[in-house]
Amino acid sequence: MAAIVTRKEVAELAGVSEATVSRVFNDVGPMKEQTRQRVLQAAKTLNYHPNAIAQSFARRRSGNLGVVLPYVPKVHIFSTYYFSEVLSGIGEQVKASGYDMLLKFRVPGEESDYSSIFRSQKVDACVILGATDTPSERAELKKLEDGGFPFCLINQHMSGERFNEVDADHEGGSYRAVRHLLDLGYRNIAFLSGSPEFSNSGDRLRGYMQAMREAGLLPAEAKAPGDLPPHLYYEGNYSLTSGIKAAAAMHPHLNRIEAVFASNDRMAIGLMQGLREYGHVPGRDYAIVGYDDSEAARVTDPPLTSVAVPFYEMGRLAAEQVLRRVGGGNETGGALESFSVKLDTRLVVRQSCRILR
Amino acid sequence: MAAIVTRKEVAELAGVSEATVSRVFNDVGPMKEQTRQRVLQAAKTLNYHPNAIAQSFARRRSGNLGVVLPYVPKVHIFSTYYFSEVLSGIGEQVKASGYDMLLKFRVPGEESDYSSIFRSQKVDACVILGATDTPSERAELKKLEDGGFPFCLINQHMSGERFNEVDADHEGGSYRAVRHLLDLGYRNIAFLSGSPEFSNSGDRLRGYMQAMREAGLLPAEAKAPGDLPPHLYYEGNYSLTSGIKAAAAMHPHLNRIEAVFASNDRMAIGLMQGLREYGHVPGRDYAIVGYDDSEAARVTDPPLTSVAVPFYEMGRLAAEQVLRRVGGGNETGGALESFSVKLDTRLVVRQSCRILR
DNA sequence: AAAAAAAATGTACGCGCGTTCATTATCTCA
DNA sequence: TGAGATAATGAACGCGCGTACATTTTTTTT
Repeated sequence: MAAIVTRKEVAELAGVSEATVSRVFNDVGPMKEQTRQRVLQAAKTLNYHPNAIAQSFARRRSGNLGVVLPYVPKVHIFSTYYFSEVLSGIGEQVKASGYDMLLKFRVPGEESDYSSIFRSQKVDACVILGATDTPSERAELKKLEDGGFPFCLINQHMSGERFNEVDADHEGGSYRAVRHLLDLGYRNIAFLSGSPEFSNSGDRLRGYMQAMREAGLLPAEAKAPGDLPPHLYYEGNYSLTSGIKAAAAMHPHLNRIEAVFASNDRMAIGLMQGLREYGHVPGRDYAIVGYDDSEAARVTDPPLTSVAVPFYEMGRLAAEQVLRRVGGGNETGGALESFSVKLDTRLVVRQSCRILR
Repeated sequence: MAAIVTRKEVAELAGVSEATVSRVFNDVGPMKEQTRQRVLQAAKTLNYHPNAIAQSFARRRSGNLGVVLPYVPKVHIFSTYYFSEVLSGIGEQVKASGYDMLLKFRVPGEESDYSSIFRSQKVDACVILGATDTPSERAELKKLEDGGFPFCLINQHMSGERFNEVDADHEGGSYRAVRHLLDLGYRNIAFLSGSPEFSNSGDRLRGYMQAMREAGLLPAEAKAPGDLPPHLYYEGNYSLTSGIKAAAAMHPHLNRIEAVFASNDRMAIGLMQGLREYGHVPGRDYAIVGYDDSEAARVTDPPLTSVAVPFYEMGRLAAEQVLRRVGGGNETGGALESFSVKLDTRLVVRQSCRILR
């Protein structure tokens, strides 16, 4: 193991005090150019690199942005379009801001003890993915907020709180998707929901129901899944497998279903695969619209109409905003307001909902 | 900002010394159960959490595994199958080992100064993705090795060095892919290569050429791309776009090409898209085999025959091995040998190379 | 040329924790 | 019951750095 070179040795070699070495590396205070060069030269000779841990310790700042990832059973989390895009966006911003990105994987059984993440001081701020709206999570997040720790939720709205949030207009996106199907003349449109503990699942449901109500296909007071005809409502958990399972449940009713709106592409693809097993071909026997506009949507057969969500930009924006709040406020002294943005979604039409009869 | 609770306050409340608090939290030394409880109670009351940065500082160990990511222009890096799977594997192991994962994004212009990553002490070990075999990178890696820092390359072999490496048998995988095409009766088989600066690109080329030589379709002394008929060799950079570009170059020669072996699925898909524009339909006008067996391979039309690579396991294994080397050796005192593993690949046959004529 | 101001550098301390060594309390066995 | 052994705890230091404050050197002003 190479011995650790400290500023003390650099100081000795350069014939200055340790403080001066520190000043050179932090670029603080007035400094004679000649001594600066001497110090830099000595540092180079000794191959000195400031110890980042010690710096963090002294500065009381780690230079890390934490990213909290949910536990997703049996799935390679980075391989899901949603997470990979969000993380790419965060990564981009983190790089631009000179931070590092520290990933925290949530462990299945464990309570999500967010505040310990901060108290441990390993991160200066954090972005939380896959938060769920449960009382215990809310309580944890409140603690974070009370502590003044900068954090931001992505794709999850906690109504009644003023947490920093970056979300997308899933309700509008879903509405437009279903409207598209309606405009094509379909009437019996089924909805394949994702896991209900995410607020954005509810958003999609609301968009779907609004479109259906407006078309006179649902009573005006229909609000909850229970208000839907059972053969039009299915529930999965955003996984491919759950889409396949939904196919088994849906297949007996397919004579009464013309089109399906699935809450993400993955489930849509699983559903298509599953229904194919029963001889139902998408784009011929039924129309289908997915959600996320993942890359897979471009290559399925038929190509999948889907709702594009700016996940990358959401990640980038969340990181940017939360890093700006590090240190408890902006440079002019005031603390920053909490922010909550909702980015637009966009329907991308492909062939999976063409009328072919 | 919530005031930071230190062990001092816990010690006072519990009526013990700071050292005792420390012992309780590190579970060292004999300890009267009663005092342990008093301390834990006091810690709970004050909501004390040890400061991870200070711990790292004192222990001279960060508890982080570094992951160095290459700069990939214009691509969302987490959204590529290869990286996302490897990262998932690393993430899994990191979680199991009680470490955190610190991502380091390489910056385009900057020299890859690996050793500074270690000297800065932010990570105890690291896994390097997308290393290239250039003199400067080799030199940097040598420095790491000389320093005794545990690191591991994934999917990149540096011949002549004894770096820790986790690789896959790309040569064998490519050989089998091309053999499959040969067995189906194809003779004019083109090769779409990836970026040559990665050793695994060369591996694929070798596998392809060996199969072709064995079939008597290339002279025995053919070794380099230059030894191939130009209409059979194309070069991309593993991106979708480069596959589309390759289609433009390949299209004029397609009357002399029966099948294509592409170095990854992404390029294969791009190629299929591109060739379709010219009216050439995969599985009808030409056969095609991809590489990686990404999820996209299952959903293309036709489904893409591809070579499965255990990326997830590679990531997991690399992390496991490198973390075992933290601290310069194993528990029994001896330093661990450097390791170099090569995992098997597997051909997954789908419909893209069926003979349909 | 002396006084005042500004620039440049040094001294010294603390950040929170792990850990060694010294000290005190408790137990064991005769 | 007392000596030795062992368990339990405390005191003190250093990890490498940032930085407030003190000191010295240089420049500017009168």
